[in-house]
Amino acid sequence: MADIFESYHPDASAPAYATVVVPLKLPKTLTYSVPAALFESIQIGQRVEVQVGKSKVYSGIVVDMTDIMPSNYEPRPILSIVDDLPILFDEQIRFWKWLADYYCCTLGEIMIAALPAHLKLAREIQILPSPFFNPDYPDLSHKEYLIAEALKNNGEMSIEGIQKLLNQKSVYRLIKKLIEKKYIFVKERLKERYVPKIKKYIHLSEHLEGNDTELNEVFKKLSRAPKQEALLLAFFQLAENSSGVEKTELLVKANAATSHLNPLIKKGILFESKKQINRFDKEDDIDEKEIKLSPAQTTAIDEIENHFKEKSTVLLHGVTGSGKTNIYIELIKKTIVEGGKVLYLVPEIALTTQIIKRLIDQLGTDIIPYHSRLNNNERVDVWKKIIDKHPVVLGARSAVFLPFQQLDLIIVDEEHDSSFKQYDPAPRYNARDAAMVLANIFRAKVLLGTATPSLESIHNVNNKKYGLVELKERYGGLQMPRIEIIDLKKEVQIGFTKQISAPLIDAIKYTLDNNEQVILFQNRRGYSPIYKCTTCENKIKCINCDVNLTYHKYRNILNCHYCGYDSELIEVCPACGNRTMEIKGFGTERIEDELTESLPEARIQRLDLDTTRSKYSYEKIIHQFENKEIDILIGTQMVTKGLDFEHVSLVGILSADMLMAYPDFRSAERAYQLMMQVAGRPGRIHKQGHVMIQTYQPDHRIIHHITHNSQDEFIKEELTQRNEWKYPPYHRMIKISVKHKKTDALNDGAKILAIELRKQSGVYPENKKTNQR
DNA sequence: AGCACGCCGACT
DNA sequence: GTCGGCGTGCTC
Repeated sequence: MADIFESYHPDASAPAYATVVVPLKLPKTLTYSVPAALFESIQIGQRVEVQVGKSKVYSGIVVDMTDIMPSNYEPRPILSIVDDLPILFDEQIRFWKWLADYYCCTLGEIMIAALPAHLKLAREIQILPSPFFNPDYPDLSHKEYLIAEALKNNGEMSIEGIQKLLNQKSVYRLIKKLIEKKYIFVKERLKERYVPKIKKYIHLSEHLEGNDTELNEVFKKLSRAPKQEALLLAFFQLAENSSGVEKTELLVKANAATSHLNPLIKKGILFESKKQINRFDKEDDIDEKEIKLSPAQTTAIDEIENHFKEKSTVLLHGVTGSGKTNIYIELIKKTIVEGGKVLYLVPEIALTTQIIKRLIDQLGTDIIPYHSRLNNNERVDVWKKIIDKHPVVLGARSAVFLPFQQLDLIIVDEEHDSSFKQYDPAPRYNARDAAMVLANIFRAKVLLGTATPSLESIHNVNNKKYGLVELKERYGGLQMPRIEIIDLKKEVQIGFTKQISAPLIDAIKYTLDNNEQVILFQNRRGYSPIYKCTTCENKIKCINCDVNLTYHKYRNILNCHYCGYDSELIEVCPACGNRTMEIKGFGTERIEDELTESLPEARIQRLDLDTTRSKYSYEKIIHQFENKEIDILIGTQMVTKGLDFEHVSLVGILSADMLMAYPDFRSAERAYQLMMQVAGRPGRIHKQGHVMIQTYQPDHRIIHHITHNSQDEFIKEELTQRNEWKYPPYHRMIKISVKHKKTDALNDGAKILAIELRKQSGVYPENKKTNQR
């Protein structure tokens, strides 16, 4: 990095300019001049403090340097350099540029997504006394006087300081008044929000070190303070070397409080030191677990390594329960033994503490986790760990942004999973695809693992871009589950009116009688997804989204699952005025109700977004289910993600039709993947599991392929259709959203855009796709 | 994201 | 006649 920089400065007196990215959605980067004082130290990848616009100061990132002065404006100077060392490297900047280009967004938007919030410094207002300010002014209120006095003493103050001074939260009005009176003015300053974790250590005073006679004196004096004496004794028991004893550990050991420790410090017997630590420094012991690889797994590893000799990407297609994780662990071990670095990507939901702990034990090395549940300080600590070249990261999609300097292997588990794709805020990236680009930048190898490969990956295997390794048998000789289809048309003929058919209820009862567990899958949360008027068929929709509102019985509200909007229950139809509103359709909440009615003794729990809102609730439910404190788990997609439950022998898919009828070109692929993933849950330990699928379309081709275990044929069929319809992976799609407040202007604009696009792109006009939002 | 510039309704 | 509403455009 230093060398590259030198080349920009053959002569230290030459003007230097830096291209800086700021966390704003700007169409282009901004160029600032580098003050002579910063010439020596400024580096690409560093954070710098810059002014943007009239009064805003941001921390931006230097992404480029040049000697060429901009011709049409006078650049502003960089105010300061925030960190001594870069927080990201050339590879990340190349990666950012690729993402911005490919996903049609700005570098600023990438920066917003990539950096932990605490590396994007907050702006803090500083209050300064104005030159005209005289605290003796007679027209000051009491509070104003307090502020004036404090300013006289401190020179400047933060808002927080003033809040503390007055012991009240609302100080803005006061400040505004003082500004109006021209007694004070405000200045912006960047504030570091990252709080490093500090550990306190207790040491023995130097003059007592090895001085037994004086120590005896000390103990004698302490005989009347038994708590303090016990504390000092505990200290000597814990202190094996001179590096000190951790304060909390000492207090726990001596069963004492800080109030007992402080006198010892005051007397000069002990002293305290502080050390900044990383929240992810290894503390727990690793209970290393040996993994026994099956012959099939050993062969698969050989095959993967062989492919890697000529191909950079390998697709590992292994049936559920074939033990893909063992293969990943073996490959990670091999990589880090040689000093390699590994990025292991998994869908967000799979990152529970239990899974991370299990992986650490199996790998025998510490793994750093990176996911959305970390708080901002923890994220910065991970960032620092990676800058310090920690060998293994286990992360959700945003982990691709970490500041790697070297990468040798990237593993993408559940490669097909749609949660690798970010939809809403830009950048709308797919972490699996982005990982490929990242691997290319680092010349790393990529292993994509899945039981149900995405059509994109299969396509890349077919055209020889990826190597393919298959695992067709389950680990430990497990049998594939028995799949049974329940024809709901027939059930209706014999009087079925509910959501759970008689055969399924019987199977559940049988399973519970055998002291085994059940998972029911219904891909919709809430009580019922439609709330409509029976007189005029009017459905209640979200005021923002044009999406049907879902009725939530527990909260007794209507909720939009798209934007989160809540509405009170409407009893009179807003369209026709009749009191004939009615719920229609089934979500997990309603299934739970129905099941409680049929099986009152069963312990039932829901696992969906609504029951897992709080921080550890997901892990809690999973834990209870593992401990057999729950008999039946009703869940949405959440139950499909790589959870292994020993005692689950029955899985019910309540409505295959709901999955298959989704209006999206990928719906068949998704439905197939989802059902296969759910079907892979049971029968993990002793015997063959049982999967029951309820559907009104037992002859549907997806159902056919699932029951006949004909994944290859299904993929072939899907690919043929995709090709015919000019869909991915054969063609690429871009979604263009047109927005306007006025419907007419929106329609007109969209029409003009469509005509222009057809003209210029030559995309055939009969394939009309409109997206309005 | 902010903030300034700029053009149309309810007030002194 | 002005204060202020938020629509539009710019930020080195």
